[in-house]
Amino acid sequence: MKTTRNTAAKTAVLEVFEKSKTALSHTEIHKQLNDLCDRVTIYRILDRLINEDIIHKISNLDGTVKYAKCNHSHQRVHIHNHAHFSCENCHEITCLESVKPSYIMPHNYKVNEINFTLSGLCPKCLNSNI
Amino acid sequence: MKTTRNTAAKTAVLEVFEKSKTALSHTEIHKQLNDLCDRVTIYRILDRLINEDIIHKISNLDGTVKYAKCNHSHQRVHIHNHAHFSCENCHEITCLESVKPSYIMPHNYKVNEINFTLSGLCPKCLNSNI
DNA sequence: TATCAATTGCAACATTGTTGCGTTTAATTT
DNA sequence: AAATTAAACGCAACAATGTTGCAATTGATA
Repeated sequence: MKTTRNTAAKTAVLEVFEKSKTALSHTEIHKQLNDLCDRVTIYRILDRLINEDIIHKISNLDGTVKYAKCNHSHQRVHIHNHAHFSCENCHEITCLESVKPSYIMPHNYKVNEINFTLSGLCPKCLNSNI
Repeated sequence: MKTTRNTAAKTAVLEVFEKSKTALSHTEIHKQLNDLCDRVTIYRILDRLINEDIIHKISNLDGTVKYAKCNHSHQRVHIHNHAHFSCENCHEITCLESVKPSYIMPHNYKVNEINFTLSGLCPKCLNSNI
């Protein structure tokens, strides 16, 4: 079995996630780390963190990809079936842990995973009367 | 006002969509057209078709982007808030026009658009006992 | 402290999408 | 039917994002 190590770069990436309330793109993480490590290293760290179920990947409507810390607090088994909100004004992505869509599927489909992304205006931008 | 023209390339792209029951990527379209036109031209045709509300763009969980013909049959006003199904085995994307999720949002969010993608096994692959 | 596989940096490459610009062409007018 | 003209095109170049191979480095363990 492969063991995983705590390196300076991995710790730094995790700290960036801790400090951020919203999901982050690879580029945003790279900028915040300020050349502490190579671009490629960040991709590999993100891959590892996903495998370790510490972060999850979010693909947005506009094709951009972001990553966010997982919230394990309320579940024994970790499921990523929560919703994400993408603000059209400030482009921040937030996890809506409490929003779970209900839906009825046609027969003969086996659903393993769902992705539910809503876009519009977040509370911050809505209050600014944009 | 900008007028739009019916060119050979645009007609060919539309025929590819007509023939396909599933959503298509730029690359898949390019291959089917067999060098009838340039790669860039296809991007520009897709942009136009989206503006004309003839096709819509689908961003998948894995970060890939596909396009599919819009189904206007049941609606006066065209809304893209239907679900998409992404098969983990054959990687086909199909529109689930009848699936509309219901959900409850926290206050102070203004939702303009939703994207609901389910992944798992499609009927074809489910029956093949994968 | 020595060991060794996990991790890293670097270079190179692949894919996807965009932009500028000169040329071609569809649709309209003459 | 020919002239007009803006839309559409091809080509080249570029940008962003992500991947791979390999030699060098380093964290965890003995």
